[in-house]
Amino acid sequence: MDQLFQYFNKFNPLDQEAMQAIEAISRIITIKKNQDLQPIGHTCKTIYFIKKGMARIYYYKDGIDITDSFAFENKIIVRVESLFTGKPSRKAIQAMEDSEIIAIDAAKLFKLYDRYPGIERLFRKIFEASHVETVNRIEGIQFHSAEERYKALLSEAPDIIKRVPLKYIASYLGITPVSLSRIRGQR
Amino acid sequence: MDQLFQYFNKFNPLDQEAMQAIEAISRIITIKKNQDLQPIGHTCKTIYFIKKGMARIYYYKDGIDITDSFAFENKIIVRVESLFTGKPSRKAIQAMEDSEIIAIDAAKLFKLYDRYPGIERLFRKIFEASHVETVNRIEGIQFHSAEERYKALLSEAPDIIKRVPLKYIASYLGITPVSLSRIRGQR
DNA sequence: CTGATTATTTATCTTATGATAAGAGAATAG
DNA sequence: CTATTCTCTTATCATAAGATAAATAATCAG
Repeated sequence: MDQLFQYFNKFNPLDQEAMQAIEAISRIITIKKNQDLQPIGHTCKTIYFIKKGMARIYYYKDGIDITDSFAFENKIIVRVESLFTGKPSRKAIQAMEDSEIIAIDAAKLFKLYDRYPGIERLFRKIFEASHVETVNRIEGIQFHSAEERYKALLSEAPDIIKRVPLKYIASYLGITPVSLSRIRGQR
Repeated sequence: MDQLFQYFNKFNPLDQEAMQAIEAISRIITIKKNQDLQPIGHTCKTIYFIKKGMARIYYYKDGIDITDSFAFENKIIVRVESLFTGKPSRKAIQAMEDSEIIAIDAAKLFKLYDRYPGIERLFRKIFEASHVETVNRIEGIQFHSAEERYKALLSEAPDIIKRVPLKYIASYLGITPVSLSRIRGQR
């Protein structure tokens, strides 16, 4: 749990009582590579923190597996469009390596917001940061070529190609695996 | 101000005192068509609510004017990536019609969060909703053709073509004005 | 109202990426 | 270890969108 609270400290430090309250609604999950943490069609009721390993959010478009996003160690992974709307998500969360994940019960967390304003503030800030990332990503997708996006990804997360099959990177970049291979090849 | 509080009610109703506190840090701006509400390079310190008229967020990429987003009546418009990071924004906000806009001082607003948890909660929910929109937009950009995106925009905001020059819609859709014209022409 | 500016369309040519297919290379189960 | 399956690359052809230029159409300032 320490690892989680260290992550929290970067956004909004909590007092002992608040930390205990969060600990009480969390549990540690171990999950094998390629298993779904949350299936498609499920309403998001959990906030996940990756202690060890990695995961991705994916969905199917016209029968094709599309990676929406990746999350590595010490990151939160959540299907925002379901968590904040209460609607079922068309996306799933899948472990991409054997992983240890802290699962925080979202309904219980939201209830804590009334008693612990520091917790509400913490998660507000966490999601604000992720909101900013999302806004910036739009610019990247819309106005950079696939090649530029691939190179940008490499410099942001150089180890990603060692840990993630290229086909998942391709759909994350919005291109086919064939195109990604072509981009990688020309050199 | 009524119009603003009605908008707030859809997210988290405020008590009288909280409403007055917000009113005290807000002012109404009237602005002419094509004027900048906020220039490029400025750090976002204001949250705008469009009472009447409309606005867009834009920036320059390689010297070309790119529209990031539009906002119509009864919507908030904000450069999230600057407001939440405190960094200067490469984007500007421009009125696209003669407009009346409520400007809420962000620094003062954030100070109100401590005394009025309802206000913190209100804005948390407002930005959560905008976060969800942003996440969904990524999917639209990445996995739909320009033609599909144009048609989707038309059905979401049918009057947009009457109010917004096509060149702005084109860059919002991530294509050139020439391409948009071609898409519109084929029919 | 009129000329000047700005926005939109149309045409031509180029290019990046998609679709498909086939083969090479890795990973995995038994 | 071997066979099967999965992943990646390479090649070919098709297509959507970019770049550029030029012609209309619409808007705006005086």
